[in-house]
Amino acid sequence: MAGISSFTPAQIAEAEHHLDTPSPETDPRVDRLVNELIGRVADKWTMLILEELNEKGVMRFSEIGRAIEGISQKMLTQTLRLMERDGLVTRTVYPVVPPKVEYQLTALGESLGAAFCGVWVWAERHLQEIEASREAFDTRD
Amino acid sequence: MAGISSFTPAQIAEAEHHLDTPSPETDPRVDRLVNELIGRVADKWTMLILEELNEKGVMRFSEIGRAIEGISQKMLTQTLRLMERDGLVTRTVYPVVPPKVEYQLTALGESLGAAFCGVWVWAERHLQEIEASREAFDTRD
DNA sequence: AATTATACTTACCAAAAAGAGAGTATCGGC
DNA sequence: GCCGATACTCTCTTTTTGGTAAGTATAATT
Repeated sequence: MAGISSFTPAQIAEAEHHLDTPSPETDPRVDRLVNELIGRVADKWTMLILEELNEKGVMRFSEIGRAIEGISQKMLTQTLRLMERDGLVTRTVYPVVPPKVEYQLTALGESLGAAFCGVWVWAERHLQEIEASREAFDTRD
Repeated sequence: MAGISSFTPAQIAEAEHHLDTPSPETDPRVDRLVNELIGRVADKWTMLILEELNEKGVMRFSEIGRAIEGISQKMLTQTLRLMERDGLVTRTVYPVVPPKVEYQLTALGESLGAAFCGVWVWAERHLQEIEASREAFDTRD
């Protein structure tokens, strides 16, 4: 995994473009759906897989598993299925033996990676500040 | 709650500025910390509180509780404490009776809101697409 | 004939997260 | 002297999540 660096300027530009056009959204139903969606997508494994696929392009199941330290088969399958369901990755099954399945980001998946880029950069940029804040909070009194 | 709209152009510009300067980050320790941090901060209640405080400025404990539908006292306290620890909000206690405590976003909190703006817009923008993808996934076979 | 490889699925179990509800402290008002 | 208001905390229970381990299918390999 390589942090922010695997997203191209074009992808980042797409995110910036979105930032240029904040829409006045107040519909509570949409808000709820949006929140739900972000909750779904902003999880550890999804973000790591997104990152990995963005970097490598096409990858096989066990290749991803090997690349992401600590992920269990269960979580890998589960996360990839949800990502596929949401249209973030494509899953291509080759009917050979032993089985071969390839995963690849869709345009939607790539655009999510780009959108997350801002948060990723934020976290990286303010890490020290946050750690200092925690330190201060924990040692006071 | 009002979606993206409560972040100012200045805040958004700050996020864009970050996007302009992706640093080539590969240190696994930093990566781990960054991931941890995003996991911490990208949760439902944190995002809703961030949004609410950004919109209203200063708020009291129970005021936030009333504004955010479905949050329990426990989760409200817990989330606010963690946000305070991370330096995202300030907590001001007035020693009066009945008690009065005010919460407000810090500059760091505001910058996080701006960074999240990209993901928020992404979710809003691609909602339909994702729902369609889910629909197709669920009804196929 | 046993072993290996791949991409899973299923069952079971432990841990973590979250909701519900009661308890606490204190002062002013009735 | 009891009630209500505020901002909690504490405990108990339920729900959700995630890890482990085993099972499956099949063809090539040893």
